[in-house]
Amino acid sequence: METGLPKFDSAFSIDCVIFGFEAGELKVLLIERNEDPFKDWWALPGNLVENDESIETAATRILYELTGLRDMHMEQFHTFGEIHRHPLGRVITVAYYALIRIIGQKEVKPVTQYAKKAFWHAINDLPKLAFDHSLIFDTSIQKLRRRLSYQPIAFELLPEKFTLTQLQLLYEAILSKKLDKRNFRKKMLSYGFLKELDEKQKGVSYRAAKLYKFDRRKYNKIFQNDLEG
Amino acid sequence: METGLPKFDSAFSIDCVIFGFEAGELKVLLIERNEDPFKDWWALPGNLVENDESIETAATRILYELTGLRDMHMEQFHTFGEIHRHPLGRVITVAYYALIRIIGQKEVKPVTQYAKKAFWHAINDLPKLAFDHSLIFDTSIQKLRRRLSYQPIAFELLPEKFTLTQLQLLYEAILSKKLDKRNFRKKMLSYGFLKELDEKQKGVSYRAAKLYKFDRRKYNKIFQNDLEG
DNA sequence: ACAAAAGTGTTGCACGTACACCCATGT
DNA sequence: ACATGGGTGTACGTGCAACACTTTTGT
Repeated sequence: METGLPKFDSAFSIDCVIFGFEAGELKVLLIERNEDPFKDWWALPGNLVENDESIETAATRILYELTGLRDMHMEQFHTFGEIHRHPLGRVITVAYYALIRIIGQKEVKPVTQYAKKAFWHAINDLPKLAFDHSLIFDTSIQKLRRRLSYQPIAFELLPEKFTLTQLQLLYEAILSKKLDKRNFRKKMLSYGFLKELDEKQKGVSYRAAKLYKFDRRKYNKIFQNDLEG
Repeated sequence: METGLPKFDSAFSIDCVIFGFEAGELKVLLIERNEDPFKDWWALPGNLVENDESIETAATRILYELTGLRDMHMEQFHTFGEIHRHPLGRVITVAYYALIRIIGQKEVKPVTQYAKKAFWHAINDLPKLAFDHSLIFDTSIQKLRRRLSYQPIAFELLPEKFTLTQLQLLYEAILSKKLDKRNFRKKMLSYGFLKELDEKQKGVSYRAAKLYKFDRRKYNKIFQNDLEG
């Protein structure tokens, strides 16, 4: 392809912050790198963008290569372009976050060589990550918190059927603060997009809780004006 | 510079949505292009990123080249990476917005060749712009509106001393809806970061309004917890 | 005197917040 | 029976929305 444009001597990548929720904890998917630089370090999954794919497509592809999942809610949140953020040369990276259901997906295996393995790590005691990935992660969690306050993104992290307590624990994990049980329930139910099921939790040694599911149709009906920003 | 990284066959640019406020209208700075593609079309000011500058630096430089202004509030808001967004080849662009005081700056002259001229255009009847710049602009205005609701960015667009009516007109222009005068004043004053001056408007043929200024010190004191997201 | 915009309060409603006890179930 | 989390209501304060008239000033 002859472009007529000046060549830009750099590479261009996508990094993904993939959130999951398990055992009452918010987790993020990390890989162990198999290549220099930062060989053996932990890092966010990411990869270079190909010439024949848009950045959205690249983000989707990279997520797929690492998790086998498609059609996730992915959201671009920031582009990092410091000159020396990559020790080998200029690499500008667009960061995305995604929310996925860990349930039934606990074994996450990279299909690419650049990672030895992929694994979930609780967000509360993350080690230092390769490159500027700690900064990228910190930025992502701030965006996630802000978005949680005006978009029903939490449901992407839960199993399809969930209890209100599970939902509350998830909110608490994301916001890292305790919420009041009665107020939380009142508010969630008042939105009108939770569908109460004729079903209860199973296998617990105490009173079983009702299960709910998120009703996207109702949500869209209620908030049809509330466009993306 | 030998990077050891695969070469990415593309260019990388910054586009700026520069907002100003004049005569009760919100305006955006456009250029008339002097080069193909889209020669003679109107476009957002933008330019390629150099290899030895970060994207923040590039954004600041490009704004300077077009307006002579420095130290503006610039905010990255989205990266556009569709394959065919540039007809001559792959160009990924990071979009920023900036807010500036038009007052005393009405003559904006590009110092680069790629634009014939730069000029302010009211946002309400924008023509079709080059590339995907109409999309970039639409995205920027949505981000601007959202940000206005939790950050005091409006003051960047006004002269240092302003009346409450001017402030209200600006909010109305950004949100494109009418606001109630009494409620607006009550709310603004209740924040406590507006400093009332011992000075009044001059040169008007009606009752002169009090002048105020934005007190950033007070703002920081009041909202020290409200960190950037 | 008139035109034009400045300036000013109250009320009702919706929403967030604080707060404690009984209930159902499994062991 | 007991341990464990499930489930529920009220009262208060804050903030937002609706609403119209008098005051000041320049011409």
